[in-house]
Amino acid sequence: MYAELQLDNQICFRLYTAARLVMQAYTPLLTALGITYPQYLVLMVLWEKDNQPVNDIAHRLLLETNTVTPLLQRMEKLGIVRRKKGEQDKRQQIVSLTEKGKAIEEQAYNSIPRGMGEQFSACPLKPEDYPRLAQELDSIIGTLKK
Amino acid sequence: MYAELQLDNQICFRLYTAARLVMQAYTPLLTALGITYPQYLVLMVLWEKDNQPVNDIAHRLLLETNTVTPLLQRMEKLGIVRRKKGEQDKRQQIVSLTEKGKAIEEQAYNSIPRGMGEQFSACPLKPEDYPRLAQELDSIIGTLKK
DNA sequence: ATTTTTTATATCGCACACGATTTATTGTTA
DNA sequence: TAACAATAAATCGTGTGCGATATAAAAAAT
Repeated sequence: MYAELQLDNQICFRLYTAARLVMQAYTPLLTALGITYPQYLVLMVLWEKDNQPVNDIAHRLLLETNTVTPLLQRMEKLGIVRRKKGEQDKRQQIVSLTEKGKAIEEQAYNSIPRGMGEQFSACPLKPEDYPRLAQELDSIIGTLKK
Repeated sequence: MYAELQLDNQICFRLYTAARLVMQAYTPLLTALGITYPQYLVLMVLWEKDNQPVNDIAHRLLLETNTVTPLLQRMEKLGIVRRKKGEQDKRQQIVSLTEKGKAIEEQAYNSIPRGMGEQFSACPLKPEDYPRLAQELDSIIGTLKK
């Protein structure tokens, strides 16, 4: 019975579980928009700055291209992004939003913040606590990212 | 440009990323023991209490049985757990540790805490900050779990 | 006691993650 | 400039997660 190996003493298990449950909380809202959570992340990256190569999107999300490439292929099939070869560098695939992809931003704005807010209304952790949590998570991320 | 839809303002993205990076930090240590991170979680559950039905393990980890069943099947193939039909309730599969599964506890104790401690030695978030973070994550988990 | 409902697992299909390898293109160097 | 090294994506294989469905056994209801 090593205390170090007990589930209740693991920060990692809490992180793993909280991340999963939060993604689950997003799911019904995102399903209504026809997308998944990782696809939503890609859209946020592109809403911020359109026309980016696969690598830049992957770096922004701290994911590998072998995760992002198939993700983008599925999104292209859904008609929310387009990919075309880079002009100056033909190795690159430049990813851009379609009209459909752009339109999701408005829909998301009208449903996600409210929908998530409702689910967290009874949470002891209030919006004023978010900055501290964000900072703590950023410490972990900053320490572990290459 | 809705602030609510910006990646840098998302707690969820930080959770998702921190969870992934922490799992990645565990990976080399766990690979040396021949297991994956979710398999490690199952082992922690069984080290705490051996001989549990699939459902109890799933509930403890807040996972569904359709995730845990294949996980246990792979672990059985690795020879670290055994499954046998419940005696009183024949619907249940009682999962128990093999000698190999028990032996991993000692190996884990001798490598994981130190290995993870080293990786976090330069993290601004210190062990004395963990209880607060744990509490914040528990708030989220408690709010979202059914 | 037979029918109905609930419960415990298992199975199936799809979408990630990610280590490892491959391919095409660009950059660098001898 | 020809050979070599580095880079951008893509591909492949394995292991999760999870919604949906199936199956068998137990529990509840008629």
